[in-house]
Amino acid sequence: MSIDEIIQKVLTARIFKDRERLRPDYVPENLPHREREINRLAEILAPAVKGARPSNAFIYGLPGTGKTAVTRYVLRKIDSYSKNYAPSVGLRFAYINCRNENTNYRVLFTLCCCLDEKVPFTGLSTAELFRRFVRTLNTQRMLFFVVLDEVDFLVKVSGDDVLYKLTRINPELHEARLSIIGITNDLNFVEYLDPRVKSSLGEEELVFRPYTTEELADILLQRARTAFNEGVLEESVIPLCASLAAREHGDARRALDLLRVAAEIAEREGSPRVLEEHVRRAYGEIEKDRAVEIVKSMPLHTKLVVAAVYLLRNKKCEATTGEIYDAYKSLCRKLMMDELTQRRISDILNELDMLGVVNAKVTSKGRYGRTKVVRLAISEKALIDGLKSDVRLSSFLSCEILG
DNA sequence: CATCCACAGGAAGGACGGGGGT
DNA sequence: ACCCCCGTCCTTCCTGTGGATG
Repeated sequence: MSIDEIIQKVLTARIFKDRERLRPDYVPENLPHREREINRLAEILAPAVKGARPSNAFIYGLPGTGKTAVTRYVLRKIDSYSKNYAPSVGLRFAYINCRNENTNYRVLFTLCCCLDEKVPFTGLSTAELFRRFVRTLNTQRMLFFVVLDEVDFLVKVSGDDVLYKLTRINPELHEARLSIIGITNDLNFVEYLDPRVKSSLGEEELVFRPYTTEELADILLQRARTAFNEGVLEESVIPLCASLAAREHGDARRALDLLRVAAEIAEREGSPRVLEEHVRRAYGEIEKDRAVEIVKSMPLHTKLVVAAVYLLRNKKCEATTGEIYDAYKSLCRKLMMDELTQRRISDILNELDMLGVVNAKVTSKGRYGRTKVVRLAISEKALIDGLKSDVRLSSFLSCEILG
């Protein structure tokens, strides 16, 4: 295909009207089927429009149930109202995704950045950083909303230290007030928390139910109206996206991704309409891309562990920690590398489990010990593609895996 | 019923690279 | 220049344990 043809194809593409409407971070004008949650959160946060500090709130819900979207949506409203009703109180917002900012230091660093306070991104003690944060807060009259998305990551990695301090910060402040909105999709999260943090963070609690298939279809339909041109979707496309996403606990983000990628595939092929077949291919593509990216970004030894799991798959599709460690060690020897300890490999397997690359389950085999039983959870093709990009593994890949 | 396997996973700490304050 | 704190990644040493087996 020539470049002229490619460009011609884009120019004549008639599928998308407004692609942006399907982006995962797009917050639409209305969020269907989350009215109850919106109202609940609005009730909690409403005091802010008059400059009073709202209670801290805690939001639970599985991925893609609209937690983040609802929070952003309500805060946006609050912000616009407060400008009229309490202009003297500055509302500030910090949105922190704790999957990325998963240490106490990084969280405080980000908070300081939101207040335009210049702090070094490493070097200070967290206590000093906290002191500066408080000092900055005290320079102005403001209401500071701190949204901690996926806050379970922060606590799992770094403990609830900062969380504790943040929940107790208000008495130290003069004219500023701070409200925390914690978001998590781990329903057992509270168990890791210090009871004191639990009680002050969970002053208000909201639980977001997963969307049903019908609700997902409805959401997709509303987005599709503005995102696509009329009549480009085969009738069964939206129900299929909805039911595929519903299979994974009613995840709206997945459903939207599915629809967008399906449409992109259709467009790429020059198909005038998005067909059911495109959705099915999109489903495979999304899964695979995600897996490839994860594998690519792993450190070398983690890659070797995955490779070891892969090599053991032929015997039976499961392997124990000990078997994996032996296979890993022989890989290291072939590559003339130092091997890590079994203790470390055990942790790496848990990390891989968290990433969804493998499933690991501790199982007791009675007299024959207690071990993790591990199986690969991504496609072999994705794994190979992910490993292939690492030059250090190319020799091993060519002889061990590709034959 | 006690035993005992093959690990799980906690605790402590060390090496290292990044970056302070003074 | 000096000593500091931090996070990351890893090791060493350790105690704990579910359940088939004898």
